[in-house]
Amino acid sequence: MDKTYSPGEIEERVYRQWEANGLFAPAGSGPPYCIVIPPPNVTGTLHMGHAFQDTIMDALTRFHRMAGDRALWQPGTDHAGIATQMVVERQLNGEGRTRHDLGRDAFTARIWQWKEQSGGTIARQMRRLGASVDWSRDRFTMDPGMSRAVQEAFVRLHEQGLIYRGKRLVNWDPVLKTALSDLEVQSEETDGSLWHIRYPFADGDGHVTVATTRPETLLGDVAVAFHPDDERYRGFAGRRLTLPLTGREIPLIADDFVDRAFGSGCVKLTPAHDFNDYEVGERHGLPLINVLTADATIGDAAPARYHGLDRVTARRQIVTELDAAGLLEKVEPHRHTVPKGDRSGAVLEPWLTDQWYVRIAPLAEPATRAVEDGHIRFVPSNWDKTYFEWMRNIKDWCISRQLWWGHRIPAWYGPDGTVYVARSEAEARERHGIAPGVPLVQDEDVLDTWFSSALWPFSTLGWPDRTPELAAFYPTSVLVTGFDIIFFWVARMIMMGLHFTGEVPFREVYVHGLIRDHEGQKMSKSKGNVIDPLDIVDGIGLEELVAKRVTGLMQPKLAPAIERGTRKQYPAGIAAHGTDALRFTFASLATQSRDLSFDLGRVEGYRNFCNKLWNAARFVLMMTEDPADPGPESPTPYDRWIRSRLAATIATVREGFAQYRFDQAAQAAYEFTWYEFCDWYLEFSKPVLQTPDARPEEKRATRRALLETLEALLRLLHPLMPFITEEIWQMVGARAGKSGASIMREPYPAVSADAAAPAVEAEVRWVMDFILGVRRIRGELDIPPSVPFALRLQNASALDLERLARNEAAIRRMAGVSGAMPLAAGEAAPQAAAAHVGDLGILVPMAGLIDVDAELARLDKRRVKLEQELARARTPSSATRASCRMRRRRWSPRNRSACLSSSVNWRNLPNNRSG
RNA sequence: GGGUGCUUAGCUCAGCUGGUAGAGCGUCGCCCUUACAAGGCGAAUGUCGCAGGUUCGAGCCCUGCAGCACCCACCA
Repeated sequence: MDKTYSPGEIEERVYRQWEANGLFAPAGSGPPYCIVIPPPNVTGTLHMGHAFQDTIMDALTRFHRMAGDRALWQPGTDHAGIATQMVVERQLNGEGRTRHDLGRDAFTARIWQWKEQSGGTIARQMRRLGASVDWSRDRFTMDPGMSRAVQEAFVRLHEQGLIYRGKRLVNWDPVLKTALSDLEVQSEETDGSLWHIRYPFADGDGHVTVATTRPETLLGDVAVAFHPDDERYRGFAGRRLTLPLTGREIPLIADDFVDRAFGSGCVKLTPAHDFNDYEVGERHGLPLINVLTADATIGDAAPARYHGLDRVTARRQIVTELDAAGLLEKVEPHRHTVPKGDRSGAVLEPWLTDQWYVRIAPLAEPATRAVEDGHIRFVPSNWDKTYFEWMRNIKDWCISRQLWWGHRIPAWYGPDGTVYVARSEAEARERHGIAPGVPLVQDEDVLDTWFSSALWPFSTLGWPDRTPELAAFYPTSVLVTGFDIIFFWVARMIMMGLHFTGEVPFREVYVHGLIRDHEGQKMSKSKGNVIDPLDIVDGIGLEELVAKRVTGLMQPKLAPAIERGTRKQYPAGIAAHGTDALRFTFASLATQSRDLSFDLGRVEGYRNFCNKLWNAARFVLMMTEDPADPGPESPTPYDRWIRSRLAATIATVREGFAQYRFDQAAQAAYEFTWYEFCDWYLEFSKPVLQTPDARPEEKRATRRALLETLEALLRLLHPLMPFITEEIWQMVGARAGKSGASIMREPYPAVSADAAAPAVEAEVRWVMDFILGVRRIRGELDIPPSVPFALRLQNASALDLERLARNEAAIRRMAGVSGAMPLAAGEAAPQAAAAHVGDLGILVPMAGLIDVDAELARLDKRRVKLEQELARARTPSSATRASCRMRRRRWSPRNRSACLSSSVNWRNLPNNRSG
């Protein structure tokens, strides 16, 4: 084995071997276990959140595969309608063209081409991360099979009356020129104004004043409303107003939705451009006057002089005109929320259009019940509250989008405008008896991306066909996802899954937190704090990192700040840490918290952990033989101890996996590996294996324990650190008596009933405390490890002496002790430093070991120095920042005594310490 | 307005059904002791947001307060 662990070479080679040997496909006859991947955008790249999520899914899959389950991790990618279309449109814009220059067919062809070109990136990244997905089952949401599922679902829902077409207000994105669902609307707090406008009575004197944030919609006003109980306006009911600037007459009506306390207590009603007004309008039978066009300019329904003006210009002009006419009472600053498109960032318009909707209530009801009844369990459980909250208030889902990239809606229109929904034009004709000569035109719109995503758990397994995979793996075992898409995706999968299969799509939903940067900030391109997970794995130079962060920025002016920040934070770029270290970091980050701060320092720590494991393996290989010496074996207490500790660790790690507490699993495995196996057991093994006088049967037993513990540890760690464990296992497995070809298919470690050995643990604990006590004295007295010394023992019980005798070799070697003699009865304790294990006093006599006078002088010197520091601390102006920090810690009133007195238990030293 | 979280060591976070506060990174000594300096040995560090309460005992349970974060929502 190489002296240093170098992940890069190992990882790529090992993955190739796994894949070549077909180890990712479900195998065996165990119970099925299945995770479907949340499909990333096919043309995108994986970010830290994906890498984190993939680590968890892979760990679960590997864990269950090793536990004997027939494990399938189903991979795939999403066509990501709007996002992908926008990317390609931007490319076209760069060439000075628009999608309309190409036309629909050429444009979608171009997106397909882009998909082919960039679609491999994610697969490459996933391979580098060690994802054990079954690549043979890879799916894309626009594959023929997936498209068929989408069509089938649409047609069936339509037949069942659960999909309908309707003309109503939708959230309209005037930049993308498409409808959006409620979920795609981002409310943003904005500083705006509240304009108070006078609406004169049509029949003579007087006016009412309305307050609005959107004066330009005045052109579409059809009424003004006040609260029926409002004394100020009660007498005005039924009177008519003259709508300013247009001369149109509109009624003054009463409706209790009006908030009397807001503004003047009067509201202008624009049913065609406001959701609220729309509802009031329906109640009162008011007309709809649509004054906006698709790109949010003023249209034909308004007076001609406003035609073609965009929203902002129109607003300015109207306010000016109102003011000139003396109708503008006042303008107040007003903070309010403005709806924006989550992709385009454009201010959305409620706009009247024909769209397709899913009638959601009948679907939501069983979906809510499935969680209430525990058929689906959220982990952590409190997410079900969020789910219920949303499900209770859910509204019909607008699924049509005026885009070109996506699943075309399977509906055809006859010449008279009649709609025929069918799986194909041929089916539409056949079912409705439409003659071949009659032209049918397919609906131009495509479906919301999330429509196909909602079918993902069963469409990937072959639905609507009854495939063996669907039978075996559906319902899937667990969905691993972030809380940000509970509504977008989780809830919709539950609704569709239950509706189309009669079963839940997954039994558990593990909701993980979101990866943020080391300061807890959301990672985003514009903040310049994104890290490509593979840059942590393989490393990246500073210049390349800077270039990566500043190119393709939406706001190029941020580049200098991002560059500065990057250079400051990573002056030497990012070192290569390897996949296993990154994965282990993700696992240890997987707490129940919803924000997970990612700190590169932690990856470093876990890379060191990999190195530690690597070197422990080297040691084990150096200390053991292949084939093993076949003689009789007699286990030492340490052999039995490490087996007992391993058993306890296995239990904790398994528990961690079962509870989705990967942080606990990782920590338990880490602590066992480093603090028990390496720090103690390997050291205990040395006196047994490296001294000629140890018994051969003990050597054999220790070699076996060394190999078996390491081998089991590798299996224990494998789901979290697949590469290094496989690499080492290939060298250790056979020697430990394993014949399998890969650790991937070895059984996950189980707790053997006879491993726990409390009595042995107690004795080894005693030995460890003894050694620790001596080491502490050594450290306090600054006695170098190379200088051995003899101990005297105080209050030694018979058990202490037995234990000492049994463990003498270990104590001699690990504490650097040359001997330990109990004090005789009545013998006075010598001048010594002492430590305690229970009642036993461990004395390190000073005589001959240290020059007492010299030691006192040394301590005195230290005291003087500390006192000087203390004095200086009282005049902080002269202090540097660093020493200030040091002093604060050292010399806070709490710590002062601790700093002055040693933690060593001083005995029999002259009282007069200052000498 | 409604909802959900969070506040523990310098930093990032664990702490399960209440029982003497933990990890990683960082800090301070001493060591290149043949598995590992990406290391070893040792050390320091917390009025567990604030105020009450329940309890023999509270970081954990209850009440109130403060600060922070996120989600949802049609007050023009």
